[in-house]
Amino acid sequence: MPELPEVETVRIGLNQNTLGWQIEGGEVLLPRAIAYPDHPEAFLAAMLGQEFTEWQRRGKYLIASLSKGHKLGVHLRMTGSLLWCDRHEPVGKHTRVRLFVKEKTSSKKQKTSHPKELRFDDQRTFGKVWWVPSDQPTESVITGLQKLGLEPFDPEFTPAHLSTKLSRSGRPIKTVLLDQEIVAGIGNIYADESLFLSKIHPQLPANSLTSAQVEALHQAIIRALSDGIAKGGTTFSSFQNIAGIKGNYIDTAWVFRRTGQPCNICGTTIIRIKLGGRSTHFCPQCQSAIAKDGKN
DNA sequence: AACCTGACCTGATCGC
DNA sequence: TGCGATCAGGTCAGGT
Repeated sequence: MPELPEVETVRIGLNQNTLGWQIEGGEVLLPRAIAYPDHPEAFLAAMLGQEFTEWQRRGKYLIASLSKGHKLGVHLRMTGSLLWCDRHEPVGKHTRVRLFVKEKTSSKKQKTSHPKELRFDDQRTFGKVWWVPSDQPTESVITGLQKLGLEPFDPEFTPAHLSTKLSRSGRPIKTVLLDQEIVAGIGNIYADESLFLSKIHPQLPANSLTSAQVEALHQAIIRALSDGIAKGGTTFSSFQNIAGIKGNYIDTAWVFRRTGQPCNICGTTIIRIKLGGRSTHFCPQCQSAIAKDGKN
């Protein structure tokens, strides 16, 4: 799930469901899923009585504002998911952390809602959860935030900015796009998709792109990520449901995981290579290795 | 600084 | 069918 569009989809779902709910307990089934504090008991004790105020996203990180300036951070890594479910839903094999919540009845309304739960499932156990005390800077606890590049939807993320970043590296452009210090939030799906949309060969050295190519890539990144968000990412579409329902970006992917299938533009067979240890999918015809100048 | 590799994990699928 | 190899949407530490 977890590239920017998926995390953004999750964030929207969390904001639609969890605000005004208060944590009244929890359970940590996998202690190392809690990145801070060291002991799960300390984590649960800190969470007790906290209410969700707002969920924000930075790159692929989710950050919830809680009561009194405290925060909760979550990174889904490869296989993590956050589920808003009924508390009596049986835990799965991959359930790692559970936060029991009750609706805070601000007025005199009756409590009709069933007890709910914010559940962190994660098959491969790479995902992390942080408690961020109000007296500590968020990035000193969630250290991965420190070196994140600009958000792709930040007005400061311009072709000129991207060009500066790319000029400092001779690595393949695909590999550089996965570097969170360049642009925050791009992962393997949207790196491949952005390169297809901008007709750039994934192996081109980042610092060899022409200004026209950088401009095309800048636009393609924004478009690919926007399209992903519009489709609800690739795994989630809703938090109303108990289980994560599949988003459908993958059905409209241009190249990602389409090895052996015809390019939707030219019909050439999509190929897969390995770059920086990651699968890379592209159209050898549309994404020619020769840097051509001009408009896209 | 830039870049590379391996490590962290579980489970599904590939290839002979 | 069996079984080792590979693959999976991501970082992070440690080395050159």
